[in-house]
Formats: sequence, C-alpha cells, structure tokens
Amino acid sequence: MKITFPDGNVREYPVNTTGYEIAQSISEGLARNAVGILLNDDKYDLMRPISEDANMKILTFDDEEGKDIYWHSSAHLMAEALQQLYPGIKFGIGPAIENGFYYDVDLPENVKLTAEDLPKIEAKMMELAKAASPYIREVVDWEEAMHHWRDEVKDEYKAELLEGFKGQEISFYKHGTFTDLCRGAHLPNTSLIKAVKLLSIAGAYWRGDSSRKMMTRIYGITFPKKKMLDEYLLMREEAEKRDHRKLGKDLDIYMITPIIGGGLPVWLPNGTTMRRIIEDFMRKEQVKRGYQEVITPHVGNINLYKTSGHYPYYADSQFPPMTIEDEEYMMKPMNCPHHHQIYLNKPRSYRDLPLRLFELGTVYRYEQSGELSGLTRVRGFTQDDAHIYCTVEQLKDEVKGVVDIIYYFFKTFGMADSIQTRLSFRDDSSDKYGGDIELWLKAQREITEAADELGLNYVIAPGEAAFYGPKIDFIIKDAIGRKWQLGTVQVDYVMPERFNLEYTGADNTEHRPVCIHRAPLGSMERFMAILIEHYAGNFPFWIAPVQVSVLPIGSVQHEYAEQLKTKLEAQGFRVMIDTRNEKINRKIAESEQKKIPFALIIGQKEMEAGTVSVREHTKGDIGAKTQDEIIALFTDLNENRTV
RNA sequence: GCUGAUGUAGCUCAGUUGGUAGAGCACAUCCUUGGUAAGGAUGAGGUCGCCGGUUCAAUCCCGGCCAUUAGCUCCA
Repeated sequence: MKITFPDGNVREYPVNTTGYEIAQSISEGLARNAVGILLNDDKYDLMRPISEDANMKILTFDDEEGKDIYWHSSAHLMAEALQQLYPGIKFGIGPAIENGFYYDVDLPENVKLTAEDLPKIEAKMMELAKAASPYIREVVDWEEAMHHWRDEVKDEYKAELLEGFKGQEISFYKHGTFTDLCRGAHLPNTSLIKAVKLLSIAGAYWRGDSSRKMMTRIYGITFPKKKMLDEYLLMREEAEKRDHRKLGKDLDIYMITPIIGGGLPVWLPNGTTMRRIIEDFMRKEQVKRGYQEVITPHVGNINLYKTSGHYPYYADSQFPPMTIEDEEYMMKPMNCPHHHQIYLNKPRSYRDLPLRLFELGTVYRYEQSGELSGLTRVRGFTQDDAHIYCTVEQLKDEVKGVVDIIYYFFKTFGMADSIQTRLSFRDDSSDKYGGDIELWLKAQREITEAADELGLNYVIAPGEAAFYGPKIDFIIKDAIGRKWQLGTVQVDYVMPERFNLEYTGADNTEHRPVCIHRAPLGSMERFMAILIEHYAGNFPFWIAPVQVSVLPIGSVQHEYAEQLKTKLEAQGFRVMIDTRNEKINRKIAESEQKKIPFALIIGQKEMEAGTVSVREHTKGDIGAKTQDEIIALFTDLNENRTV
C-alpha cells in the first residue's frame, strides 16, 4: 500500500503495517516520540494496522492533535486510578481540552473528594503509568456494548451516551484494569505519560444541563517530560500575577465592596484617569468617522423593553422593575431602545442615513451570583455602544466600517493579534429567535460577505446569535486562559420593525431602515480588565494614570523638582513628586512598583546643569536629558500612543 | 442559580487537643540628607465576614446567611 506523507513523499509498505512501524522506518527517535498518527486527517492509533493507501502524518506531543491524543489517554489513566482508589465510581465523559483534560465522575455515596485527595490520585496515576499498559482497541456491536455498560458495569452515564451512538461503530479502549467506551485514538501505552498534575476539582452538570445531576469534574494535565510540567506550572503562576483582580487592587484602579453591591465596581482615581483617556480617544475617533454622541438616562419606562422583547426574554437577569405612580420603570439593561427613540424623534429621510449614534451607555444586568468576576463580569457596566441606522444597500459597507474601527482600536492597544473572530449565527433547531427567517438568512449572508471581503479569519458559531440577529463577535483570552467577548457587531432587521422605524426614500415612500448594533470594546469594565492583563499593569505612556515620578535626592533639590513638576503638568503630563525624607533607592523602588513609566531623578549634578536623570520603567537608567528633551520625548510618546 | 473551597490588621499571610490574637509590608512620629529596586528606632492599628447554637469559655466545634473564589449553567 502507498503511504503519502505531509511533504508529498510517497512510500510503499506492506498491508497492515502500523504507524509505529512506519515511524520506525523513518527514525527510531520519531517512533519513540510518536503518540499517534493522522490518517487521512483522522486521529488514529499508532499501533493500529493500516490496511490501505492513505495520507498520513506522524503525531508527537508537539502537534495539537498529538496533545489531544496524549491528554485523552491521560484522562483514561486518571479514570483507572480513580476506579482503583474509589471502587463503585461511575464515569461520564473525559475529554482532552486546550490545556490538559478532565473526567466527569459520579462518586459512590460515601466518598467525598477534596483537593487534598489529588496528590494521592496523582501518585496512583504515576504508578499505573509506569506499568506501561498498552491501550487496546476493541470493536463491539451495539447490543453487546449496551449489555456491558447497563447490566454489567451499571454505569447509567455510559449507557446514556451509548444510546446516542446507535447505528455507529462502537469501540472500547482497554488499558490495565480500565475499560472505556471511546472512539480513540490513544497512546500505544501508559508509559509515555511521565509527569502529572491534577489542577482542580469542581462541579459540572451532566451533559451541560443545569436540570440534571451535578457530577464531580477533575481537571488535570500531563507531560512527556517532568521539566515541561514545571514550566507549565511556572507559566500559570506568572499568569496569575497579571490577573486584573490582583493588579487592579495593587495599582488602585478599582474596588468592589459588598457594601455597595457585588458586581458593582467603583473606579478609583487611577482607574478613572485611564478610562477617561481611553474614552476621549475613542470619542474623537468616532466623531472623525461620522458618529454623533448622545446621552440617555439610566432608567427607562418598562414599555421600551416590552416593545423590544428584551423584558420577557431576559426577565430573570434584569434588576426588577420599580413602580412609581402606576408607571413601571427599569434600570436600562441595554441602550438600544433609547437610541431608537432618538431615531423616532423626527421624520428621517434617506439623506439622513446612515445615522450613527454612539453613547458610553451604562447598563445594569442582574448576572447570576456565581458568574460575577472582577471587572470581566459585572452587574453595572458601560458599553461603548452605537446604533447605526442605514438602508439595506448601505448595510455591508457600514458593517465593514465598523469592523475597521474595531481593528483600529485593538491595534492601538496592541491587542489585534490576540483577537479571535466569530460569526455568531442562529441555530435553526431553536425557536428563540425573532423576526422573519428570510431576513435572518440575508443578514447572515451579508455578514459573511463583509467578513470575507475584509479577509477576516473567523469561525462560525451556530446558536450564538442574539435573539434579534446574527453577530460578528471579537473574542480574547484573559491572563488565566478564560475567553471573553469584547467587541460585537450585530445586524438587526427585527427592532426597526418592532419600533416601527422608517425613513422617506428618494421615491417619496416610507422604507424600513436596518439597524447595526456595535460595541468595539464591548464594555469599558471588561476591556479595562483585559487591558490591565495585556500590559501586566505596565501601561503605555499615554494610558498610564501617573506618567512620570519626580524624585529629588535631597531636600536641597525640592524647589527645582517642584518647578519641573509644574512645568510638566503645564504641558498636560500626569506627574507625581516624592519629597519624602527617604533614600533615593527607596523612592526608585516604589516608583517601579507603581509601574510609573518614567522616573526623573534630581540630585546636585542635575540641578546645577538644569537636567534630569531619566529612568525608564523596566529598562533602568537611560541617562541625563535636558528638560526640553524630556518634554519632547513625552510629547512624542503621548501623540504616537506608543511604549 | 448549582457543586466545592475560602473569609484573621489597609495588603500578603501565621495562629490544633476551645482559655477573647501574631509577623512582614503599608501607615504615624523621631533619627538618618542620600546617586538608580526597599536605612534605623518607636508607635498606632483587630466586632478573627455576619447571625444563631453547643460550652464555664468559641477565631477554633455545629447550623444559617453574606461575600470572594474554581468550575458548571447563563450572557441582550
């Protein structure tokens, strides 16, 4: 049979040669490191014979699919350890994930598992790994498999999974004392697993359904080398230091107190300074691009949200309505209906379109208590919101314009390369969507065309659409690897209908505009969280709450230092001065800890020469400069929004 | 909302057979006037998350609540 390799090379092998033997024929080292193969793009066991011509790629731990096989096999290994330690345990699903694997298990009634038990399980796993048990694939017919799980093992979870595999080929994988219902592929044997760390233990609903049983989920990760595990754990530790909840506190950016309310962040002076700088930047850019700023109240009559459909749809995640003099009002959970009223404030002509209204609009949503998290998930937040009302013909260009400004913003903050783009479409099996299906399909088509014409690299996510229209979402990961949606663009044919928005066309008849909802950063809160983590608190000069610290060495230089501070402030820079009776080393240390971009050190020499000694944060001493030179440097940094 | 963990000074954390608490940093005062990451001394600072129970006695044991947190579910 002919085997074609990724580089196009074709080699001839006898029928029923295994991937392992093929790897051996290339090099012993490759065979030793191989974890599996890709056979015609499908994952395939290394030790499973190949019977016909195929394309193949040998996978090692360095390949994404290789990690998948490796970690999936590790989940089986953990299951074997758990089964030996806790007889009677039942198993749900145990897949590989982006970093490691997990297994959902149902423990026997008398067993309670806590984090303290994890080392014991790890030790058992290592013991079992050393046994070098081969992973053996076995094909069984469906009835036999059902008999095994339902009647012999009595694992109702596996039986339920099997229920869904009727008519498909059923395979078991066995290694050591453990057998699993599994499609594969797996490692040749357990000895390739050299280092293990079980990371956490948590609850997870069976099949992701909150009405069903809560299983115990154990997360872990394994590596083929001990050193790789150490590096991974060190990386996690470093990531935790960037966590915005820690830095937000250390750098006095925001606070949250239950006395005000959970999920209701309070912006401290440093955070407020940063927010205003970013908001001003965005405001100017949007005005430049033809947006008009508006301000609407934080409260609105409930009828607005009844008309839009948001009130019934999201009733349980809104602050409840308040009744005053027979009228019901709500904290606004979104800005759209307010902006629609602005549209309706006077008759609109096609000459007015596109009408682009933007607002830094603060909205309130009663998120579930278990969801709250620092600034990333809160109950009161400010959207950098806008609604664009345009004609059907203008739609695609407007969508493209929005995507352009979104990328412009993310580029400015150095984050464009970290952004993932997702087209969030409807899932036709659900009936949660409003509006005419034809308009939906049209909107989805137009979004796709716009994305393609812009050359966006996207994934399509069915079922992720808003109830009124499809979206383009911009997703980013935080310091500890959680994904968050930042920007969004949504095409909406439904709300213009519900609010009866119209414009007079060139033909002197009334037409329905289409509405684009968009928020480039999403919310200021979440964006600030990501920004803090992105820069690890080492903000670029133009954003830093305090840009410069002036550090006189002795009291003799205080007057000169104060004059310099005044001069810099007159130029608009944010400056602090440290005239405490402390040694210069101490003042420098604290300036560095506060992550202030520049420290200007002034001693006798500088005062006499009319210069300053400049120290750049994280870089160190960059030498003496005249006052004019530093003003020129700072001005340049501010204007170019760099460093 | 669900499952688990956690809650002690402004911050980071100690505090076991239950006898009303301690460190470092920060803060205040004094001494030190110094050259690129933390000088010294003294002092002040606590409803041990809140409420209830057991006990002669609770930071510690038990129950409830609140908050934070790891996940799950949800996310206009």
